[in-house]
Amino acid sequence: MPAAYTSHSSQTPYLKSLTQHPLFYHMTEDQIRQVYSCFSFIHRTFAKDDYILLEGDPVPLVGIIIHGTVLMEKNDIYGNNYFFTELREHEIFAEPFMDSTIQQSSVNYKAMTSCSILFFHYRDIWRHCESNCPCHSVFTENLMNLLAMKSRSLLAKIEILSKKSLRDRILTFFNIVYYHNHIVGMRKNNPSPDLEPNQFFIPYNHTEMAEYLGVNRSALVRELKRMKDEQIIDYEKNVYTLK
Amino acid sequence: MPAAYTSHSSQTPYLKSLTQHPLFYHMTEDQIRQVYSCFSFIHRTFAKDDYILLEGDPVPLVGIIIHGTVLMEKNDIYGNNYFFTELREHEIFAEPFMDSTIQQSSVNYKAMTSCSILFFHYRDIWRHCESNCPCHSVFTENLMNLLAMKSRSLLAKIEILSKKSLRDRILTFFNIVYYHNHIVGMRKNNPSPDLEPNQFFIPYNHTEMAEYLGVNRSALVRELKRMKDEQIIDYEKNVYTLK
DNA sequence: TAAAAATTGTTGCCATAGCAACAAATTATG
DNA sequence: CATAATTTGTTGCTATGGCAACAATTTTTA
Repeated sequence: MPAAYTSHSSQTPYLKSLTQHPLFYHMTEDQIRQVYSCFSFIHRTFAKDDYILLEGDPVPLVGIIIHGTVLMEKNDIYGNNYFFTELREHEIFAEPFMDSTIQQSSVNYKAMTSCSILFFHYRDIWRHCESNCPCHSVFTENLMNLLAMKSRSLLAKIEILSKKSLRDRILTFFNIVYYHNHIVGMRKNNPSPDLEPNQFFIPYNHTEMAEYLGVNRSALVRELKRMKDEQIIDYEKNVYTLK
Repeated sequence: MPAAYTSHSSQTPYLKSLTQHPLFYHMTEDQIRQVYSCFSFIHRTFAKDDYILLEGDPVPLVGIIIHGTVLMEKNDIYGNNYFFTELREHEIFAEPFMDSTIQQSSVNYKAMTSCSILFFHYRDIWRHCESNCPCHSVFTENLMNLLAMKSRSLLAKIEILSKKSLRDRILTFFNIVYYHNHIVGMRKNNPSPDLEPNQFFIPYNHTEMAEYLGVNRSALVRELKRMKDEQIIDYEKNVYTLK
């Protein structure tokens, strides 16, 4: 880990915004401060296109995205760059390597936008803190929830990529986003604003969407248009309508 | 959860085989017995083709495969059955739903072979056991390692499915299996027997492999033959050779 | 050990979707 | 606001790989 990864354990930067982060649900600012001291959190910011972690790097740390978007990619043997997936605000990353028997990352993590990342040593999860703080277990529970969330998002991606036809991929993707927007949004008392019940918002442009779906961009546009012509869907900007 | 899911907390069936399971690494039989009492483990067996968990079922439990193979699948809106992935011995499953805010499974889990599964309530992870047993944290650490492992295997699948050409999928798959057989195998002091360094064993037949790679079986066979003709690979039964 | 079942090998057909190339439109930037 | 940069829309070409159908082989089972 580069020397630049200096610890900020005594400070609590971005404390306000952290209270909103799922890793710190059910915790007061005081408790977050306390957990900060148990875990020697490392807070770092990255500029767009910085590499956060490279393939082959040892990974003693888990990262949590406080702000920004991280790209997960891999270079194959021929030097081609393979896009894996994007990681967005609140997501955990580098968690596949959170295993004592695995020593290094098999992928690159790269800042797609400027990013603010919170790291901590996963070893600390198992270290009983001296203060035996009660919030430790709340924190660990939140962490597990983040892992479960991550597992679901990987699963969603697999579901999409398993579809053979482009149209099926698109529809599967739409259903997942639709579900996420409505069901999860409702549950959190946070319905998407200004949208009809059959509409949903997609935070990607066509180029990004093609990349996420693992298909050719122009083929995607062609198929979307076809589906619009067939009156299966409609869309304008980032708002899509299922009919 | 069906009434048939009765608890065996006082018994410890399959205790011997459990000591070999990654969930119980670094634990003596006595300690495993103790953890059994903290976690109210539920041990069940399933016949081939039994459904273990259905889409929409509430999921208060996490499953660990002690023996057998579990299929993860999903029915889409048109009633088609979509193969997701296989889960093999030692793997954890239903972990995407190990989240207090998510109440139900989005997939089916089905026994591909006869299976022996260990369930426990993930809520118990956070419950401090009365005996405050020291092995609780060892267990939780093992559990996290299992989750990390699962995350890696989902990632591997995504890497494969992200490849556009059939040949790339095959080669990516081979590289992953190769790495797993050799590097991981070596690390565990368990090199595959009777194999040259450039050989590896694939635990799938062509039909299963096609399913795993998400491609058409005959197209897979055709491409494998092509690669054999081009002397890129060779194979006989389940042993493949990279040249 | 014979019959049934499953898997493998093979091939022709052809739809899908990748790719390239470019114009139009939109968005960013000095 | 003008120019550059990015994203979108569009289209022709064509390789890839899905699908179906069937024979050959292997494995299972009775």
